[in-house]
Amino acid sequence: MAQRDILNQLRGKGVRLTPQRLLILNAVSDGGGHMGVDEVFRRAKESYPYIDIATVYRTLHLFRRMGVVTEVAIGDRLHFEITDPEAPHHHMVCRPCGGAYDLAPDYLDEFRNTLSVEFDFEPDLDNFTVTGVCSNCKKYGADALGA
Amino acid sequence: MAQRDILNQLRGKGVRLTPQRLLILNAVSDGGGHMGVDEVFRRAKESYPYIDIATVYRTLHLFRRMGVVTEVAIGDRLHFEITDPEAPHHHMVCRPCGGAYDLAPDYLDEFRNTLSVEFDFEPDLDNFTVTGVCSNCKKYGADALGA
DNA sequence: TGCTCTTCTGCAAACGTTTGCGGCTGCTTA
DNA sequence: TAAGCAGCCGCAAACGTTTGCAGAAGAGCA
Repeated sequence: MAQRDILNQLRGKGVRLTPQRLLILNAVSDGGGHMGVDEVFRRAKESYPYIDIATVYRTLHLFRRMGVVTEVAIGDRLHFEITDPEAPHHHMVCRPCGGAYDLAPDYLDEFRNTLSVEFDFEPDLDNFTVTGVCSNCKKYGADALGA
Repeated sequence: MAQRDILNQLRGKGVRLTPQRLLILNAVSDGGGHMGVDEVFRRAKESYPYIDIATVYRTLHLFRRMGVVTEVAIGDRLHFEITDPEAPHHHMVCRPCGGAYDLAPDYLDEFRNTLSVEFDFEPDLDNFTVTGVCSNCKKYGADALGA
């Protein structure tokens, strides 16, 4: 999603566009991959040193509710990335090395369907993360780090 | 798993059986379903008021590593239940009402197999929780509570 | 039983995250 | 452009959870 579209979308929902919010949006956007909260905070602080960590959390949660960013739990810390409506995806997170890999949504279609039909349970699979052990860590035994 | 078997299993692994640990094991065991940490703490305190919350956390994590209890995230709080090796299961947690439902393991067999074959990724599906909206909350619109 | 070693415990401080509060500011209307 | 209001921000305190430390206590052996 282009920056401009995001801003229009937010404005349309009555969300105020403060300097802090723009800073945080840029930080997540420029970061590229999955950004830790502290990394977002650090980047935003470079432009505006008075920004508070509480504002970062509040803003990231706001953006998540608005669908602008997606939350990914890596280890037990929260990470965020810009939501890409063109290419929605889930995440596989490697417990030993902390790596995060994208997973196409169709791998979960059948699972979603089963839960819906059999239990009338509507899973939150828009933002789904499965932890495990990746190929590399399996090969080189980095699992020793795991919990 | 019978209490006696659990204790023997722990002893066999060189884990010390202190009064605090027995208290915590009983608390989780007697609680029935998925127990919140604060509930475990409250129960243990009834028998031994000097017990510390840090001991409860440390012990529950020890038990989890030993496979004695299973961790279930409900909302963003940790809950624990005695692991039943006779009837392993996953969990569906309803976001609006916080209800936790058991899910038989075979619903995930295919998913596990796909990740393993296609990505050489070994998912942690021993302790798997999917959040969503349960049948009741869908019907009565309790979703208004959700995040 | 008593000694020794290892591990566990309670305490307190720290972590990452959330929340209440009072002052400030972006947005709307005129 | 100026005024008013809704809602945002920084601050500080609180939350649930984790960690470092020094003393206490379980387990094995004499």
